[in-house]
Amino acid sequence: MKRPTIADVARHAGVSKGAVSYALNGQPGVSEATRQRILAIAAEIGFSPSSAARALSAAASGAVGLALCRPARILGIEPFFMALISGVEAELSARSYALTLQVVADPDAEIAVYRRWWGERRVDGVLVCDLRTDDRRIPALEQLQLPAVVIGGPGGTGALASLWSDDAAALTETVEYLVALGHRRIARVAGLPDLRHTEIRTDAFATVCQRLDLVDAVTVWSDYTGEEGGRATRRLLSSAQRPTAVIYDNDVMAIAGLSVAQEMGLTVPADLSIVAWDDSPLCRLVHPPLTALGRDIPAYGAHAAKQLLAVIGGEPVSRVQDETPHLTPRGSTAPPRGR
Amino acid sequence: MKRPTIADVARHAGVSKGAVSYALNGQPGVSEATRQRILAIAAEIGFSPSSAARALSAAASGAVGLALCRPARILGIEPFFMALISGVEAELSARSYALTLQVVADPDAEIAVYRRWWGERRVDGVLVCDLRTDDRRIPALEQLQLPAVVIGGPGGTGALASLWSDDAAALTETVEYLVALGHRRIARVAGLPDLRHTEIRTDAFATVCQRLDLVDAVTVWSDYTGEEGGRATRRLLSSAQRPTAVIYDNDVMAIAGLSVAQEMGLTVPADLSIVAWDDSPLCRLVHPPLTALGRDIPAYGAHAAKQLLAVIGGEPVSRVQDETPHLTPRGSTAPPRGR
DNA sequence: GACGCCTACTGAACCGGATAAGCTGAGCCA
DNA sequence: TGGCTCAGCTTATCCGGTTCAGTAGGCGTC
Repeated sequence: MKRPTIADVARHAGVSKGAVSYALNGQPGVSEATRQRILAIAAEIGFSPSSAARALSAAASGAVGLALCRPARILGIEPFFMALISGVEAELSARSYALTLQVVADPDAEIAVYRRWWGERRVDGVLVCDLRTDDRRIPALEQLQLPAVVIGGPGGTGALASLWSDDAAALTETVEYLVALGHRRIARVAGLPDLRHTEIRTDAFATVCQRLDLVDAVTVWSDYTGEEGGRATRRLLSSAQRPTAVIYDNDVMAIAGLSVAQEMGLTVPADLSIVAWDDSPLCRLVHPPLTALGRDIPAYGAHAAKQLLAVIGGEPVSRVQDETPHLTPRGSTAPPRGR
Repeated sequence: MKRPTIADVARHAGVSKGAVSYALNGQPGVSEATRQRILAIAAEIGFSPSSAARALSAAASGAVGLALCRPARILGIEPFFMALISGVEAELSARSYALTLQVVADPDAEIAVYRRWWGERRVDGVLVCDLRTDDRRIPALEQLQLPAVVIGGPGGTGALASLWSDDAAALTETVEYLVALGHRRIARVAGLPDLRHTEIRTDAFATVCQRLDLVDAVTVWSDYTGEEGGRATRRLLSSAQRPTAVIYDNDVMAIAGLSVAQEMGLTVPADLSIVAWDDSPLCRLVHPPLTALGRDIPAYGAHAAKQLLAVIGGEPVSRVQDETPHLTPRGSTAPPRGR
């Protein structure tokens, strides 16, 4: 089956291909009658303009890039990315943009991908995930002048546009809630320490614990996997001053932690309260269902995509704070035993 | 920062852009010394050929399309797709192909996307997921002559290349294993009924149950979500002839089923054995850990991508059976109580 | 009725590569 | 020394759009 080109449309309509281009793009230069005739013919023969040809002359590819820098075993297990992608996609496809995805091994490989995408003009802009402290990707993108929106922050995003949720506020609210329940020994199983949002949560945790005089507060680091989350929990629960509540930086580690607690003979929430970050259906599947910090992740992705399209469209760079994660209390949190 | 073009490389090297093209593509027509000089200059100024220009003259975009037709809430929760994507991506990026992703609402929208991609020459081929019975996408793709690999089968894939795992064999093995443990009343919580692999599993289940004379075998349909999986389990466990073992078509429903069973006061595995399809780290996180039918999903994706690139490269259409899912017994299966 | 002006188009250049066809000079041989 | 071959390049064309610089023709105007 031969693909129709603009010349085919022009021939059918008995006009030049310039006229067809004007008609299809809503430009002035053709009469309304001719425009309608051309549109009808284009629809009839199933014409879609070649993205390559359009990209070549318009110097815009109509695609947005997303490079994911996490090992496959974590990517698969965390619902976050797929939810984010589906939101990004919804916004992009509504505006006829394509999403180009690439999984990379490390930040340097990611920078190389950005450089290549830029040189190949393959994408008009990129979404940057998993902001790190002193992130080398930021200056690299600034240098390339490739439109970008950093999903993460605030801070550390250089001159790039960014979108973040107020994790500090969410964490503070969570600690205050646990303290209100009567907890004094609160632990936190954090994600990868070099991620900026881990740092923000860690700082907020330290601040609120100091303010509320929680001297036994402790943070341990993990890598978002269930195995590590379980191990971290086992260490915490084996210590002399066992925490009565644990906040996990993702849902998978929280579920693993719940398993470990039950395996060690503890009852959740009587002996141990558990809070998960990134509420997901998983949190509702386990017993007891997990109290979680949730937010609308597809909407987060959609907002990031919308922001990126604005930057690509030449609008000034914006830094936007999105919805703050909100705490949904479920069965995994309660006052500690003996209070 | 200006993007270097082939003309820039040519100017620096003091040759024509034709010579640069020959040098970069390993074509004869330039001396080895000149080729090396051109390669060095291209690397030095950071030249990558414009994908648009290359696509325009070579009539190949260097991209592969993947349209996902599942609601966001299911996409996010099931690790399957992300694992598949990471495998696809590994194979594609090793061969410098890009992956274009689109989330669609229904099969007709998916066909429209294929038609558009084809007209826009945006992708050189597509991977088709979630094969259905009498799948309208198959004749549409055949008509477009768009290279495609169907992930699913066997059968129902028309003249397209396909890749599948022998779900019938895996299901048969699972039922035989449960029967060997002493189970006679086995139920199955199936996925969406119009998916081809659901049909294949359902047929295999009926066949093996008849052969082994399991008169109480029952299949109920669900939609892969935890909510539905839980509801289906509740119905099954409330019936007079309660099953002693349940096979779930995905991990999320199995975990939900486990929760429901425990909530109803049943002990797993003593009162109820549970088997999950699609082994994932989630299965190891719950208590007891779930016996599961696993396979290497990233490898599955990589094989599909490799097969698609072969079809794009003009090799004959192939139908390939991939690794059969294998049963990993864990704590959720045991002989039924009273045996 | 000559002039300007506007509308509705056409023709051609251009984007940045790939590639077929043409050219050139060196080397070889008769 | 002239002719032939061939490696090693250059030149020109093409891919399918967008867009700019014309241009033809109709219309109003003084």
